[in-house]
Order: sequence, then C-alpha cells, then structure tokens
Amino acid sequence: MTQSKTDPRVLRTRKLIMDSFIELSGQKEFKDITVKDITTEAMINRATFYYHFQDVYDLLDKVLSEVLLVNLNCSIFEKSDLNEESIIRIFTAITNFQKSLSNRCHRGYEDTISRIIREHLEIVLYKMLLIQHNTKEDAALKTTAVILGWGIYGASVEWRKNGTDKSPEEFIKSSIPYILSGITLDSKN
Amino acid sequence: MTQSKTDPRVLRTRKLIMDSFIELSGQKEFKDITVKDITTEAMINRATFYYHFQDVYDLLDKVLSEVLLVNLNCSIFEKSDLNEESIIRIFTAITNFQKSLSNRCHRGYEDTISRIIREHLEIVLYKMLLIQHNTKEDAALKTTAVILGWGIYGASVEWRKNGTDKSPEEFIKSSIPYILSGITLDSKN
DNA sequence: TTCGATGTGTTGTATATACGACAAATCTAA
DNA sequence: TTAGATTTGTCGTATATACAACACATCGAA
Repeated sequence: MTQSKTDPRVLRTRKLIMDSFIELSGQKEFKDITVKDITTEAMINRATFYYHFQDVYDLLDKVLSEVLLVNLNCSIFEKSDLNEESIIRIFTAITNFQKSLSNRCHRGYEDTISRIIREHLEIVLYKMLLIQHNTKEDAALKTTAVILGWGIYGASVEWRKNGTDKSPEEFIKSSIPYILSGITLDSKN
Repeated sequence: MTQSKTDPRVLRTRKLIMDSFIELSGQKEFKDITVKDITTEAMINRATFYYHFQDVYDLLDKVLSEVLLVNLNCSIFEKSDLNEESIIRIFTAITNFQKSLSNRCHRGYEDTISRIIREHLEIVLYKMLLIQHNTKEDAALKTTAVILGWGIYGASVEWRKNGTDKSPEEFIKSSIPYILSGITLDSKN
C-alpha cells in the first residue's frame, strides 16, 4: 500500500526539515522564514531541501497535514462509525490542532490551514460513512462527507471566535442530534 | 588550526550518534547498549557508525571528552592563569561533570571516565602553567601538571565520597593555599 | 558439549546529500 | 526610478551514507 521501502536518509532528512520548520515557526512569522533558515537549522544543504519539497508552501502543506493526521488518527481509527462519541472526538481533535497552531503564528495562512483540515476531514468522514452504510463507493455519501466536513470545520471556526467559554465538547454536543438524525428532528426528542 | 572544513553530513551524523548514545545511556546500562541500538535511535545505518567510530568504547571516549570539554572551556579559556578562582572553577566543572554522569549509569566505566578527565585536566593545567611561567615548553611543568591533575581529580572523587555536605567550592578552597604556595606554607598565612 | 540466536566489524556497490555556480525573482534603500 | 543585496530554484559533480552479504565472536539453552 505505502511504498514498500523508503531510503532512511530520506525519512531522516524530511524529519529534520519538518522539525526545524516547526521550531522556527515558534520563533518568527511564516513569511520571515527562508529556505536557508530551515536548512541551516536542519543541518542540511539548501539544494537538498528542493529535492524533497517544491517550496516552503509545499512544506507548510505537508507539515500541517502530518500534524493534523496525528491528531485525527490516534483518536478515531478503531471506532469507525459516526456516532455522538466519534463526532465529539473529531471536533476536539480539530480544535486542539487549531489551538496548537495559534501559538505558532502562521498568520496569513488561514486559507491553507482551512483547506488542509477540510481535505483530511472529508477523507475520514467518507470512510466512516462508507463503513456505516456498508458499501464501497457512493457519490451521495461523498458529497455528504464534503458537507459534513465544511460544517464541522465551520463549527470549529465559530468556536474559536465566540465559543471558547464552553469546552469544544459542550459546544458541539447539542448540535449532534441534528447531524445524526437530520434537521427535521423533533426538538423534544 | 582545526581542519578547515568538515563535510556537514559528517558533523550531523556524529551529532546524531552522540546524542543517541547520551539518550540511551539514560535508559540502560552501558554494557547493554549495542551498536544497533545506537544506530536505530540515530536513524543511521550500522555500517555508518563504523565509518566514524572504532567501536562503542571509542564513542564513549569521545562523548565523555566532548561533554567534559564543554564544561571546562566555557569556564576557563579567557582567565588563563592559575589562581584561587580558576582552580575553584576547574574543580566545580569536574564535579558538575561527574554529577551529570552519575545520573547516566555508566557503571563499570569509572576507569575510562577517570582517565579522560585526567587527560584533559593535564592539558588545561599545563597550558595555564606555561602561560604563568611565560615559557613555551618545560618538562618540570608538564610533570607538575600531571601531579596537579591527579590531585585535583582525586579531590573530586573524595568530594563525591565524603564531602557532599559541603559545596565543591568550600571543599577545595581550604586546600588552595597549599597548592598555590606549596606544602611548606605556614598555616597562619 | 552443540546449536541457534544475537552482536561485531568489514567490504563492494547504489544512491541521497553537499557544494558551488548560476540566472532569475524579490526586496530595500537612495 | 535605479542599483545592490537577498532569496529562490536548478544543475553537474564529488562524496558520505545505505544496504546486503559475509566471517567471526559471544552467549544462553538444550
């Protein structure tokens, strides 16, 4: 499935680059981080950077993906159908991820971050929907995953803006019935 | 003086190996640390280890030397004649070094550690004696450095065994007059 | 004792990384 | 605006590292 074997030098170098980038992100703005800064910190040659990444945006993309995936996978992969608990876990993972980012001053790249979060969210949600409906492929479910992805992501944005007096769990919990059973749900339920 | 340029890959790999060794030393006994353990932790190939070090003993030797040199150089290199202050600094550096080692469980290698400490001590002391006596080379001073080296090292061993109720500074301070002015010194001085 | 397993140290070959140079883009100050 | 300085992205060549295989040593259990 994954490529059978990757040269350890590649893994090591990528890790050095990514770690250095994360380290530097804590020290200065994204826009002030040069490739030279990164490679110096990582103790690798500048040309080697371009062997692994197209440019700093590509690196940002991959770092964010990786950090987010760690947050998502750990909490979900075994329990794989969509219920109240798993939705709460996903939502918590996302808010955690965004909190960890806000310390790191990636100002001006909210759009990149947002896109990455939604992309991964859709993949995970689609998988869970497929399992739940016991099927292999389904365009309607795919679209549903997209809608859910945007919706959940939007909720996390809203939580950061207006809801931080509640925990993420409380914040999302009251809406879950509408997600699970649909908007025509009787509110007395 | 030092080799004009070393390949960064060499520096990086040596650092990875040394850091991994220090990390592992905190986890298990020296005798239980294999080359494979080190190279796995360092994310390098086992053969590469032998490109840089003869064996684990050679590594131990170099790691200890480096850690000790950091302790010694920072505290001394500018003040370069032997007086009360510099002796106290040297003694403190050595006891610090040994304290940091005792956390790291290198049981069974006290002899190696002792030898390395004394070797470096003799070099530093000899340099300082040469400066003090304003000469380039002198066999008597060299032997004196050896004697002083063994003596100061011995004092640090004694301090660890029986003197830890005092600070290293207090411990060595009262003997310094005898070192500086000789054992025939009148004790009323 | 013998045997299987594990660790050591070495070697030849494939490949990732270092290096220096380069043109082009971007920024900064005058 | 112009000119000088950084930064970016790319290339060819040299070299450090990866890998697999090897003989040998060491060790614990049968």
